[in-house]
Amino acid sequence: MVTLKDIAERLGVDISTVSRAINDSERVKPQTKALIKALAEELDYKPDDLAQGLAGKRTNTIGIIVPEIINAYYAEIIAEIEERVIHEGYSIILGQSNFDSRRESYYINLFSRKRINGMVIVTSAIPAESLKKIIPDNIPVVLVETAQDNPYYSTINIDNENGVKEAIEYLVKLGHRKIGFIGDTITTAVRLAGYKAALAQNSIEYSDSLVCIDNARFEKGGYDKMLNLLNRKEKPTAVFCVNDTMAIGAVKAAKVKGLKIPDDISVIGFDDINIIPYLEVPLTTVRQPKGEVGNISVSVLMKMIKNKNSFMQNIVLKPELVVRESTAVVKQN
Amino acid sequence: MVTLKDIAERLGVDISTVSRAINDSERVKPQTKALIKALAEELDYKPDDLAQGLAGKRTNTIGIIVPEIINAYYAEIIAEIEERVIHEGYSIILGQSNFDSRRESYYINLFSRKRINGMVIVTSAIPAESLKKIIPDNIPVVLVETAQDNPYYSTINIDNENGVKEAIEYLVKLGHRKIGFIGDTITTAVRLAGYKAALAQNSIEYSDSLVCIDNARFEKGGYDKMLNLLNRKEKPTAVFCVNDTMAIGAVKAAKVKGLKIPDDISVIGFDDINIIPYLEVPLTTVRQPKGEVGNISVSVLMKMIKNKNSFMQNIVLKPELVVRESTAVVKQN
DNA sequence: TTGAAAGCGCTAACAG
DNA sequence: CTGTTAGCGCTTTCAA
Repeated sequence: MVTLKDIAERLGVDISTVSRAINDSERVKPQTKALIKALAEELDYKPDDLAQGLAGKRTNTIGIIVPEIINAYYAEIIAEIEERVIHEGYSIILGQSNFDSRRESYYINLFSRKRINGMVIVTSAIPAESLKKIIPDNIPVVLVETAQDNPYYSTINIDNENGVKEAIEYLVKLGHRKIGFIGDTITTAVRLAGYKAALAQNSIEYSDSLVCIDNARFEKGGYDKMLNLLNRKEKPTAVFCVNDTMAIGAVKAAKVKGLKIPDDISVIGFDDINIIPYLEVPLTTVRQPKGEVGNISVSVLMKMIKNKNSFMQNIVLKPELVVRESTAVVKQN
Repeated sequence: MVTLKDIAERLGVDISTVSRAINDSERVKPQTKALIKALAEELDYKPDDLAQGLAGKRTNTIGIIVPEIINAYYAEIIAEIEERVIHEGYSIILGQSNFDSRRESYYINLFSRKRINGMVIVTSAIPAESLKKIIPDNIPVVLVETAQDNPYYSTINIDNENGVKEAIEYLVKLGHRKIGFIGDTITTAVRLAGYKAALAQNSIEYSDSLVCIDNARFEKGGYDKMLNLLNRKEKPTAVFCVNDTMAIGAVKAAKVKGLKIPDDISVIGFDDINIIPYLEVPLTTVRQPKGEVGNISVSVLMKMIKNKNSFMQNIVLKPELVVRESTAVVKQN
């Protein structure tokens, strides 16, 4: 590895001069600067980030924690963030938490040991107070999709509750009163709240027998839960799923049970993932603000990194109902 | 931040003793070690990775470059790698290349400045020789899904050519002779070769009018290209798509054109992504060895990191044809 | 405009 | 068993 020392020795100048030259300081004679830069170029000198970091410079690294990488939604956030920070000269160190708070705090620790300059945590599993305790005070944090409010850090959230409400309202307008709810244990809380609120607002009584929530996830989870729902005595005429992937499974299950969508039963998803228009029955769904979350996270984070006392921000993004072909007026019996 | 010095001062011992104690060296009296560890615990001491790295220890960081993160296939590789290396105490710094060699070498540079201990590059866009030039000699590298052979680094590859061959052979067995090929510019080369080889082996003449390759990707890319193919004079009775996502688009296009799958036209994909069993017509596809690529990459990498002169390995993983419902015996006219 | 010197936090001989 | 010393590669006062 070529170091400043190497360059300094070959040129018979002091290492500090070389440092200044390379950092484009004014306090170096243009001629020597040119010489130094030329040699640096020739020798293919590359600064050592560890040394720079130790000596007090920024590490230009930001840490990201997501619950899981294999999930189009989180993957997209990571990709957006990468795309943004690379242009600011930052790089990314990535961890997945598996919705596990121990794993999350492991990464938080790791990040601080590496002196990252900022971090974004997506769907943190750690309570606000504890987070505050384990994250060093001087490092900027953005919380994305937090389940709970957090008074200490900037947050970027989707207005889940209203998204779900809109979906349910729409079903109600179509005449549905028996509306099912399919969710997984992990991501459901806020959305279930929206569901209940919407029912209440429309004077529809909430009934446990219309909701199915368990650990299973992805297409299979939606499939199994839909089957479960359809085997009960009280049958839904419409079903809301907490995400599109599960909705796709649910649609398949309905078909297997001989039901036509949307004629016999309506299904509505959440996210608006890319594949939807290419499905046999394109799903009606609640669209997450695509390409926004990652971008905004970076904007907020960079502001905090560059401006020590920038204000904490709490941003709420509005989702939007996209009506396609999986929902219809309730069937009259 | 609590440092070794802080602990040393409070205990009236030398910093080097503290260092030894914390690193569980034998050469420190059990009692003092206990004292030191207790205080370290109490003060919540955390070693500084930058300092450790600079002082000569491993950084316990590995770099990963993938073409893009939003792609179930690459996302899965990243996730697997993360899952493996976290247990070895390593962390991940991640970059996406967008299939762009400049961006790729940007990250390679970045990685070396950060003194990573190993790197895996998925689908490198840089020729073997140039790679050799820009990657420092002392850092272990694993190349995943390289288009070309590389004499310098360990490689993990899917046997693409044989995978495609199997798919085409299968179609031929079903009586198809007019077999289309749909691919994108970026990822197609090896698979097109397999296609041609399979045709040749079955004495079917290759015809440009049956292949459609352009930049478009994802569902939309497959959709558009299928439409394009179906509007030509020479029509295929079966179509091979370089990945499942495109195949899903292709299926939709066929349907729009009034064709039934598989009765009127067979479609075959590549990858076996999770959603397939839940599609209206579950796709026949070539399954990539799930959960293998990332794992094996880490195994190879770790071996190289721990054992300076471990042998270079070139591993080829076998894909497997999975027959489902999108393929059928050719229709007799 | 440049050099000398201290220091970031830690490790690793080398003495003792 | 423990302290002293040097050094990793770089930045940053402070003098000159």
